[in-house]
Amino acid sequence: MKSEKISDAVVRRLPVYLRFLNELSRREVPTVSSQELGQKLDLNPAQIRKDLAYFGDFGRKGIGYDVAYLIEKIQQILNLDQQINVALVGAGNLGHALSNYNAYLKDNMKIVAVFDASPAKIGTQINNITIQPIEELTETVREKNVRIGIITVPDFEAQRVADQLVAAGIGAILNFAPTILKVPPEVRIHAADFTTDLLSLAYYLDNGNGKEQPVHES
Amino acid sequence: MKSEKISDAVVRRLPVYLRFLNELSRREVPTVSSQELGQKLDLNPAQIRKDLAYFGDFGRKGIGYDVAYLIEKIQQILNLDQQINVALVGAGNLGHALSNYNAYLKDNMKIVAVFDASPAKIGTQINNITIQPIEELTETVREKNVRIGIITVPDFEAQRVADQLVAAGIGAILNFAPTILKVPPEVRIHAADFTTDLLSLAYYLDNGNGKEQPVHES
DNA sequence: TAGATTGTTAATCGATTAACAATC
DNA sequence: TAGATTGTTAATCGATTAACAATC
Repeated sequence: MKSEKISDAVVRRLPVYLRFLNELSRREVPTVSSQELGQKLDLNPAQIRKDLAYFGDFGRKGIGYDVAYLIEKIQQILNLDQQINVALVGAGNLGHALSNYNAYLKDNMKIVAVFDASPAKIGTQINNITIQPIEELTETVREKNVRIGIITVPDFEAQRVADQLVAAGIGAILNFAPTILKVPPEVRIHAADFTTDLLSLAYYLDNGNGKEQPVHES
Repeated sequence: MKSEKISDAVVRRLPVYLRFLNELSRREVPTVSSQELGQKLDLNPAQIRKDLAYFGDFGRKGIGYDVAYLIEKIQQILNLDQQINVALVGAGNLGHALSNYNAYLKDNMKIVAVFDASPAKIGTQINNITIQPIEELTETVREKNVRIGIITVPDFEAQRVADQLVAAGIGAILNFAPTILKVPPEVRIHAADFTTDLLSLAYYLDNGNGKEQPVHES
């Protein structure tokens, strides 16, 4: 184990490794090489070896990585050896959709609370969780040991919700609202706004209109 | 206008600029400096100037950028001076949720077709669009000049759907399924899987369990 | 003119990839 | 032993930031 800084890019690849390793595990594949991983995940094998080596010597020369062992190690690195509790703020369509992914998150994470501002929704259920008013956010976050907040409220409410999550002691936020949130540096934030993704994809479209093509990265 | 390669990182910031510029436009702010932009968007002003300068000299020394003019220019760069048609494949909860964002996309993009495999859904409406069977994908994509596909089907169906979209001549794919899709290099693909985002956020959580903290990027 | 701010170059910083000794 | 594959160093590549002349 090095005590180097681990870059964001490395951390964001770990769940991708984990997902594929879980698939290998289901198929009872015992070991996997960086080359196989690279092929499946469209990554350079050297990069994968380097990523993993930041955290320890998990592989065996000549053999590769033991699938079960590597799963265990990556889960530890990501703090997933304990269940991480998540709160969802905003019980609209998108909130509903995300709450269905609880199964995908397996035992690693769980949405344990859902909040909404609309009186009509309070008290109704969403995947067996009763929707609570946002006024109860602080108390519930503390009571249920919620570590991550997901924001799916309209953009003009997002900053206020973020402030409340931060005040309640949350450690990280996944923000689906199309706006840049200001949070203190100790709170990790990730923008998950799909309209931004969609608009940027338009850049890469060929135009059959005679306009010169943008030059892309190879 | 340079004929340099424009990096992915630059392109992904353009919609963020655009979004904020639109807000300034609504508030009738006539000009904006790279410094103000940087402050609001948490970016380095030099980076913003450099990003924009890849595409032309849009600013005025001593003044800043004309909001209306810059909006027009960024829309041109992103091919958004024409309406881009989008198809949604997968009319589940997530598909439903995304279709509600049509308003956010303004006149730049529009979801014009929705497909699903489930016979029960075929023929029903989702935001005034009739859900069609996946068998009609190729024909409809061509007929309606669909340029971008959004995949919100279960992971095991995602690759098949991607293949069909590619065969139908789509230019870019936004993939919400938690799996790596293989597409030819001329098709642009973006992974929008939120479970990956969520798991990677767990890395940054403090553990009150005595374990040594990971060292973060500053 | 004085102040502000761009566009651009050079410096820095960081991430990816190639190469290979070590070794299973 | 021969073949495979890791962990790691060095080389490369790319992106960000600082600095400043040009100029509105």
